[in-house]
Amino acid sequence: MLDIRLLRESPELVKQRLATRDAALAPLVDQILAIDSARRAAETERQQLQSDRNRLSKEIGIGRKNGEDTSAKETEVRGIGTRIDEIGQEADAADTQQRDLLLALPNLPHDACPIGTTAEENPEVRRWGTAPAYDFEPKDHIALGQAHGMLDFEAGAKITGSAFVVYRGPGARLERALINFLLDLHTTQHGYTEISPPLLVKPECLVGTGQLPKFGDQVYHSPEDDLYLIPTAEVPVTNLHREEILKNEQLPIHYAAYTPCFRREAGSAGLGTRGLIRMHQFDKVELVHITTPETSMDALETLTGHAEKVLQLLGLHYRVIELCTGDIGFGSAKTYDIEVWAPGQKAYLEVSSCSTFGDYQARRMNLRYKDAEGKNRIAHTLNGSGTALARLFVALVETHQQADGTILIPEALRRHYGADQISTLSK
RNA sequence: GGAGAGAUGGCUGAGUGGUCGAAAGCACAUCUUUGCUAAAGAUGCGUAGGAGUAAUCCUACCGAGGGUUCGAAUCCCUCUCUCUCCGCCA
Repeated sequence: MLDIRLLRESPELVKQRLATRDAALAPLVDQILAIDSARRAAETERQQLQSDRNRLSKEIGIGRKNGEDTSAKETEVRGIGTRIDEIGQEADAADTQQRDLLLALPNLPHDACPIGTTAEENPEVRRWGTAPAYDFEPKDHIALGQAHGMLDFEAGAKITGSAFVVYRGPGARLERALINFLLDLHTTQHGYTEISPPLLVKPECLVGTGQLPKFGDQVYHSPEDDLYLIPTAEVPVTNLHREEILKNEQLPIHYAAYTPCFRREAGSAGLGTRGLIRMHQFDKVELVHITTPETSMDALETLTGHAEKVLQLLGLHYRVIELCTGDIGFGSAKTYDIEVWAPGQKAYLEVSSCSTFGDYQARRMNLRYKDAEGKNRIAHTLNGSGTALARLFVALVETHQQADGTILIPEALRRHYGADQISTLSK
């Protein structure tokens, strides 16, 4: 959520920055400002009436004690009460309307975010390694999954539906090994505190991180309980400190959480994609930072580096791209995507999206900290996948497949997997 | 799921219809004094919103939301959470 004061003080700046996302957003700023001004007028009147009521009520109390007749004043206050109700409804309605509009407004892209309108304009920042060459035709993960009895898409469709998968045997073991590898890496090498959160959250949490109210159709919902299945661990983990005032010395906070993620992918064009690329449920290890405003931009670089380390240790070629203003997510101020090379797909797959949200999420969830002067300030939040599992699985088995059909387990993962390769014997 | 108890400022805790945003203590900050591993005293110390150039003033908030009343931390209703006991269960 943007600061209403920023809109009041610098409406042109806000409009310009929003227009770098989408030209249609700028008019919303004037709409919000009109409501804000009406809201304040109503609020001022309400407060004046409340002040009158408080004063007269006190006089009635004192008058009664002294045995005076207070009925005239009581009638007057009754009239004031009616007007307070009327003007109060007006003020509350304007307040709700203003909040709804502000919640539907995306974050301002950071100055450091490259200007552009579509994904084609996302600049590549760097590459690590090179795409491996094979002296045989590399199989894709679907074929490899079938050969080793690792992935059962039919079973997933049978018990739940399309875009659900059953991992079995070495596949299930590899998935579990990757989860442990990722958590161990981030907690022991990068200093993160491990979190295992609930997978169902209240609507307020999704409002806090920005999925609600705009993207409710992308999240699984249990109406009887008004609870939502999390689309990412970002939601419960960032909301851990919702409506709190953290102490200065508590920052920065670094959390790493493994959770399954659930996404309806309503209207998604890619849902027809074969294999593990786009699923309704997938595993992910998420990294969350809560920082001061002064350190959040540096933290984004650090966070991205932590996610990259995963791919380096697993010997997977990747590239880092920087999302342009027209392509960054709703709440993001600046985002790096990490895309890993998948030889069987002959394509780069997004396995991590690392973003700083500035104070956008923190203001939505009223997450503050006390600075060195003892002043309450809105914190900054960041998160990035460290990394998504299903696509990492794809890149891993496709990259490390051998001519004889076996799959080499990278050195760094062997301790967790318990073997140095997946062969047909490992079924 | 059933029964009971509770929810007040950073913490403890008083307050059952009228200057209560809220006593007192602790903690914290600044200052003063005596002095030495501390003690005493003074002052200050919640959040949000609104008006004003500003000093400052006003409003709201005692778990949340409604209601009664001229007036609610206080009375009534609903909900949430915590604790205890019972049931059920991994």
